[in-house]
Amino acid sequence: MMDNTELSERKKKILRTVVEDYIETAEPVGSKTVAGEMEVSSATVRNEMAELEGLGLLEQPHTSAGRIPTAQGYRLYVNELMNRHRLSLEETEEINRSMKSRLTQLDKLLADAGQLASRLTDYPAYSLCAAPETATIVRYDLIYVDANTFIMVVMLSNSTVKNKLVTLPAKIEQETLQKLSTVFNASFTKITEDKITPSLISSTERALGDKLGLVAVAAGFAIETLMEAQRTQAYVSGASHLLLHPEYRDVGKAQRLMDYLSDGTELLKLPAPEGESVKITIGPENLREELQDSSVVVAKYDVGDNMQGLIGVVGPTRMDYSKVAAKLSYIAGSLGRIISGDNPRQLTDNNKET
Amino acid sequence: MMDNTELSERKKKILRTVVEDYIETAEPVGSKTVAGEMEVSSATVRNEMAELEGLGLLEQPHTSAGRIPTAQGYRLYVNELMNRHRLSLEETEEINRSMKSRLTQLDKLLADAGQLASRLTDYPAYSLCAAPETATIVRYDLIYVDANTFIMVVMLSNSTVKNKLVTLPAKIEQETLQKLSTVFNASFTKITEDKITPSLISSTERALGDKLGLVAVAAGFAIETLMEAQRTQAYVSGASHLLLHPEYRDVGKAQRLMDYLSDGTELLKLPAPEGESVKITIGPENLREELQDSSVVVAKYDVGDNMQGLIGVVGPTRMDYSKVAAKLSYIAGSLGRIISGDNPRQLTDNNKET
DNA sequence: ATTAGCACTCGACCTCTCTGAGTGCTAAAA
DNA sequence: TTTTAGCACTCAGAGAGGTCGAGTGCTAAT
Repeated sequence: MMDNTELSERKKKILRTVVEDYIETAEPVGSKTVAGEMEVSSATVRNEMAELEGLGLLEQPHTSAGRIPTAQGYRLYVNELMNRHRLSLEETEEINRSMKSRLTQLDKLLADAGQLASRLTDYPAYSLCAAPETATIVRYDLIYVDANTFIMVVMLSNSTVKNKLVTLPAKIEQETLQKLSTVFNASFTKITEDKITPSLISSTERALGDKLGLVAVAAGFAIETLMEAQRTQAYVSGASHLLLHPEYRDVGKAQRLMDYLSDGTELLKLPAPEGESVKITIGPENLREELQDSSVVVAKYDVGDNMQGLIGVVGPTRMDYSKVAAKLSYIAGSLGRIISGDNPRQLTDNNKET
Repeated sequence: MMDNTELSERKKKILRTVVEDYIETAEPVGSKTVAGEMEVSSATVRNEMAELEGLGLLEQPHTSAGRIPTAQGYRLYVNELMNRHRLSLEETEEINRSMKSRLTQLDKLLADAGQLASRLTDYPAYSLCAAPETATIVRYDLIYVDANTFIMVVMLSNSTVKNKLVTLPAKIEQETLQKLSTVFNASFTKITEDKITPSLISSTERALGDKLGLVAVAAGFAIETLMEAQRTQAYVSGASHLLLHPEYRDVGKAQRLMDYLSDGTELLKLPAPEGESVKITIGPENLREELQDSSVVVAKYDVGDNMQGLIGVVGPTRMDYSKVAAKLSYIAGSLGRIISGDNPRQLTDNNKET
């Protein structure tokens, strides 16, 4: 199909007009409409469009309808024809305002950023933050609360801190905690989750003379924390926005895509930008069946600590790539700055329950 | 409309048949179909149905279509006619299996339970857990990590524990932390968030000779934690399930409802069961515009600590109330047992970041 | 009180036609 | 050689009309 020789300027102009008009109206674009924006007649445009169709850049939904871009057409548009959309002052202000939340918890912040992205683009958005290497526990602290309650605090190598309130049926003394803490810091740090074996636990138990199952509880929490640190979660917002777009008028199609989006683990596998800051994947360029006729635009941001975050949206191939890319990239920048930059040591954590 | 005199047994039987058939098929039910399940002719059924229509319990989508139940019809069915659906062994087993997750974090557990509810019912589900009284901070602990890093741990009156990693540009000493901790435990406990005023902060700062803004950081975290403890969050799962049901074939309708669901804060306002364990709200009984032609079934569970949790689903008025109520109620029971019962002191918490 | 019978209603579905936007081709103009 | 005007052609979509059948309400007989 697509061949390497450059398109004539005129063909480019036509392709571009078709793409942009189609993005706006969702209706096939006819030669007359295109001619209206050029200095040639519709007949000439027709000839050119026929050739663009031959190159696999345009197609007709049916004979005697206007043309719409193919995935290849969009690709060429995105790579060469699209001009960078510049955000207006109001837009950047809105983003700044929305992002300057006092929320300092990472997950909330991510979820919020996704929501913002979704609202600004009218497409479903997702966001996630992944650590490339596996974390280990750096230190344990046990805080004595009362005779049968203590708080366990663990700090991970990626500077995450988690805690747990432990209530025991029996009484414990401060010294016991003290001892336990020392042992844990000696034997249960700097190891990965799979190294905490039942045999290690029981030998520690014996060495410590622990009859309350303290070691088991603590080790369990350690494992859980490590596992959770490894699992990256994706947040999805505004899935319902899909239904705003005519290409998802077909309920079955919308349903399938929404199901896919809500899976969470699936989203982690989506392509991430490599060199560039924004990656655009158009229709059939997606590997997943569910995304065959949808596009994904995703921006990355750095978080420090070798962590990398992504924020993206999913929508029909007829997507305003220029605007979406600009917005995502701005949000991503803002997010990166908030997390690792300006107020760097504010992120916190939380939680739970007797 | 509906009047207080009891319906004849036969009318009840007819109403019930119509409701159950309609729940199953989503098609208006004709007199012949109903007659098939009774010992009278279709003509008799027709007469009876006409009367039921007069009572406002049934209606016709158009002349010469079968009847469908009105909201009042469903209400009467739910109150008097419906027999308790009993879960099969497989069903209870599946629920038990799914709920016996090792996840001990409250929010994850809630989200999971919602997902389960959604999967089992094919309707969107939501879950939340609300504390009726406002929490206060019970104690502070500051853990020294290194010269410019410490972990702050606060415990709330509702037994929640939260922590935060604080990194300072300047060096601190253990004794400073010690002092800070004492001061905080003396002046910043047992108060609500609005009592932590700037003037209190600055006076404490002066008293302590704090030049690093330590007090401000700590107080900020305290406020944030208290605010977060107050805010209850609702988790929604399976919103896309809406599209499975023919009543939401109309994309606009589905879109509006899904938007409503994704708001989160709105869901907190939904009716909760009072005496009973399951509350059913049918169509126009809902106050919200968005729910006028949808029904909400919600079950409550107790968590101890005066906390109350809810788990519910939203769907079309044509909903299998019996089955849904049974499932929700079972899940709620299971949830309540996990959270406050069997392994009571396992819930933990988490997190974050340099 | 129930039921068989019957005329009637009306949505669902099919077919047919008409319309107009848009095409490709051809032949003339530049 | 490229562009353009002109024209015949195509086809989705909207609308009109027709048929079908499920379901009704009413009446008269049981």
